[in-house]
Amino acid sequence: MASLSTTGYGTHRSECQNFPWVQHESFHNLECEGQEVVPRIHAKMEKGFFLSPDRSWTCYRRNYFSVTCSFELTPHIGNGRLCLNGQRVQAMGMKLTAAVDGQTGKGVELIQHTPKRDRGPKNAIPIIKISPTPPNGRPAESTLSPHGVYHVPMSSFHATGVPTGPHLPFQNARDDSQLPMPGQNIQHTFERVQFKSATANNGKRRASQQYFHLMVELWVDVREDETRKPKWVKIACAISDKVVVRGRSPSHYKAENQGGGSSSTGRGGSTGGYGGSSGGYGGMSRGSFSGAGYATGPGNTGGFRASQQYQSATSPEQGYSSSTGSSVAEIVDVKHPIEAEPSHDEDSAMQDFAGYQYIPTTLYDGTSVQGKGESPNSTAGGGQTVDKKVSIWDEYPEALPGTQWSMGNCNRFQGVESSRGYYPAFSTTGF
DNA sequence: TTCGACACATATTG
DNA sequence: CCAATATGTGTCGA
Repeated sequence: MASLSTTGYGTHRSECQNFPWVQHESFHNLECEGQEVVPRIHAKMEKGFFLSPDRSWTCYRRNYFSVTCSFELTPHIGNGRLCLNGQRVQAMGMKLTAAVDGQTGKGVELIQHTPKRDRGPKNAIPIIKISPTPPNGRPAESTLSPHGVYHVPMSSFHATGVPTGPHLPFQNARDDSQLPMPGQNIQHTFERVQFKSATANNGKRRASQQYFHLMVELWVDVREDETRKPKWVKIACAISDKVVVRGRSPSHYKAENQGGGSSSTGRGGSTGGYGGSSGGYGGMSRGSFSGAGYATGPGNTGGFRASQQYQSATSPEQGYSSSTGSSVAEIVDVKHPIEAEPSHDEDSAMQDFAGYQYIPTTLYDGTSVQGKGESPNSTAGGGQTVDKKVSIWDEYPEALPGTQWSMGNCNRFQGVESSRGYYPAFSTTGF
């Protein structure tokens, strides 16, 4: 009876981190001493997104989401000079952007808030200088293999100690009023990001649902040596799966799906958690065995009340504690993505049934199903969208044909996608 | 109907 | 335990 539907603000990282980044496109290849160098982008959704009942990645326009990104060059460049069409690469950086799905490919504005939120300025996302991930570095992600196996990288190099990498003259220059980030960053987390607007027709109408796509772009600065101003050129970008950006209160949506109107707290109410879905990878971790609620760990057994505590008694977990400041690329995060988290997230229960039907009563039962609610044709929305791949469930989306749409910036070849994450593989998708 | 801004509530952190 | 900060979300008004 909706007794304690807990607040569980969804957004557990475990969920978002499975956010699929299908598609990696390169516009230009770099070269070093005549040798071709292919960049590979890594991106990881840190928080903010969740999988809606119909298996569409969703987020609320009003909530923050974070994306960590990094990139590596293949082959790795020791200390050589990189060139882009003959122009010397002075620095490299990344930026997060978004575009509307569809043939139009209109750009969508993303904004970043300061922890002050309204009181502070809302800025567009700038290009943040980031250095390529060294061979033994730790990319933003690539820790989780498609099978849930967890690679333990030898994270033993000095984060700040400039690792071997290409020689980028202006990589440390603060031209763009960039954050005073000292030293080089191997990755950066764009935090407190929000979509400036929501997708049209958020499932509230029969009209087709509009989708957005997040894009992590890799840019290189090819300015003239004397120039003070950087001249950025986008050379590649990683595109995410389509996403729905809801613009209204979570509770508004929740009510429809679970009817669990649990006004736990007097006002804010934060109705049930929308953190459904345990996340891809076959949820081999928590859901598997009991799902219901007792996961290993916290004494919270059975108690869903756990709101959103991350407990994580399992491992050092995500070491990054962003918090203040824009937490400029915390290169030191030693996270153990392993899902061992005791997170008995409310997910196991609700998410599943959510994917299928809602069991007004004991939602705890549905858990056993945990794992996948295939039925590919999930009619994710209006269907007008050009693609209909929805099987991101059991498998890993890495090999998905990828969505199809042509966006203004990145377009064309989209299939290019073979190995996307896991650094040991340098297969650059032929580009 | 959607979006911005304000206000209030809860979570987290120190 | 409390205060300050950070973030989620209800709501109203444009």
